Amino acid sequence: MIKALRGTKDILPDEISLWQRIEAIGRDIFYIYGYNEIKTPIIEEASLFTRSIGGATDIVQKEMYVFCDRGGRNIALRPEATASIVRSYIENSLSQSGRGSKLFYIGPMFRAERPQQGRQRQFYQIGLEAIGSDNPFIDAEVIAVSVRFLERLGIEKFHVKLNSLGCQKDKIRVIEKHKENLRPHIEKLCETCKARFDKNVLRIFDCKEVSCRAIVENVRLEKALCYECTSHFERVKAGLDAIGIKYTIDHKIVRGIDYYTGTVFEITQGSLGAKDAICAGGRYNNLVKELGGKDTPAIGFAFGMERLVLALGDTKEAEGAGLGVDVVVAVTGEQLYGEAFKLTESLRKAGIASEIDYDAKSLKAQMRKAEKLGAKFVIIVGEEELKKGKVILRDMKNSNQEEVSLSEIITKLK
RNA sequence: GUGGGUGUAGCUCAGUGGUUUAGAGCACUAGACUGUGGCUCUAGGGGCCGGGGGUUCAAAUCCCCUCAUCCACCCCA
Repeated sequence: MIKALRGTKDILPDEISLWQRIEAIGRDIFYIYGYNEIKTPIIEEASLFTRSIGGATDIVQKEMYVFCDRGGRNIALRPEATASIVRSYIENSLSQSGRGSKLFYIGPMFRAERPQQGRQRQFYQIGLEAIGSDNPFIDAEVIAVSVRFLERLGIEKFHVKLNSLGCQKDKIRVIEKHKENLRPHIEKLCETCKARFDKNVLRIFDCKEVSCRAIVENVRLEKALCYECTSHFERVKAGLDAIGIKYTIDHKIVRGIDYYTGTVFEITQGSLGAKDAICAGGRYNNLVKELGGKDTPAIGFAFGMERLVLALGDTKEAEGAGLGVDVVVAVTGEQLYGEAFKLTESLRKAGIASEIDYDAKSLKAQMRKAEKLGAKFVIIVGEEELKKGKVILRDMKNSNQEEVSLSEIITKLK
């Protein structure tokens, strides 16, 4: 038997309404904040991601799906959306379109990680990008959208963590400084931290090993960022304070993607175990330029859909799976299906969601089916009533039923 | 990629070497109710016991491999 590939899964009809609700609320709130939807291809030239995310990162080195297509091109399944959107922004000159610089997306991403709950190989992200401004209020706005989104979804107990990595110069200087400070202690670090020393020093500060933590305590930097970055960050915080968004400063928030600069943030949600980040984002002021565009600042975030679904299933019971039908048409005999079929079609043409079970044997079975489908009404097509040009209309809520003539049935239902 | 747990009916699980046809609850189908749902009772269908190999007279049960999944790492949304 052929099964779904490792780390991929079907989203079945029972669950899909929850997904649709999340997407609908997302679209709604993003439009309110002035963002427009964009869909970019799932496949891109692989170098787009090695250049943006960073060739040394795990995402590119270990997790990206790369293959050669028939034309010998080096293709990657997108591991995230930001690079694609920036590529599209440059390629389509969206900076010139007037409204093209605030964009959101919903779609599948691919990373060949080891799967666990809330982490698939094909997973879905919903996120947005605000390209073109370095104003701290945009940072605050972007964070506000993500918070309002969660509020509208009814997800509670989430937590916004905020940090600033500083501009490119700061970033490089901070990293060099840390390396310098840590180099004498490198032998005492744990194995993963030794690897982190070259790959991502900042993460050493997040290590859970006691020995590493002890070393790290003494080498923390004060006033690591330049004046501009410090004051930008202060104004982001002031912006958030002004609109009542709660957050905590967390210097351990270090993104694993190279393009981030300045403001970075993460939203965690308690009930998700170790994978508790449902949203992450930040500034990437150098990316547009690095990908061949004009020097353009930008900021964005992405939510993990699966994690939203998990968080939502936790707070609320996944309310009313499926939509249910308005009407089930039932017959009392095989020979009446012709009439019933016609009636069902006219109901559907009138916009009334209707179902008819062509294979059911007994009326009882058809009633049970109607119950299961959550039908509000059942129309029983019976021989005797039909002779009078009538059918039985049964209200499933209060069990009342009456004879209604065929010509009136639609207006009666509306 | 590393370490550990788990895989038995659609779902949740019991069964840890030996009654002939592997069980329960829920779900499903039907009957009681011959033209009427929900409740109750009764019956029925549905299992390559994740897959492959091995040990044994005998394997769901023991061993090896493999696949999937979950947890913790790594990393990340």
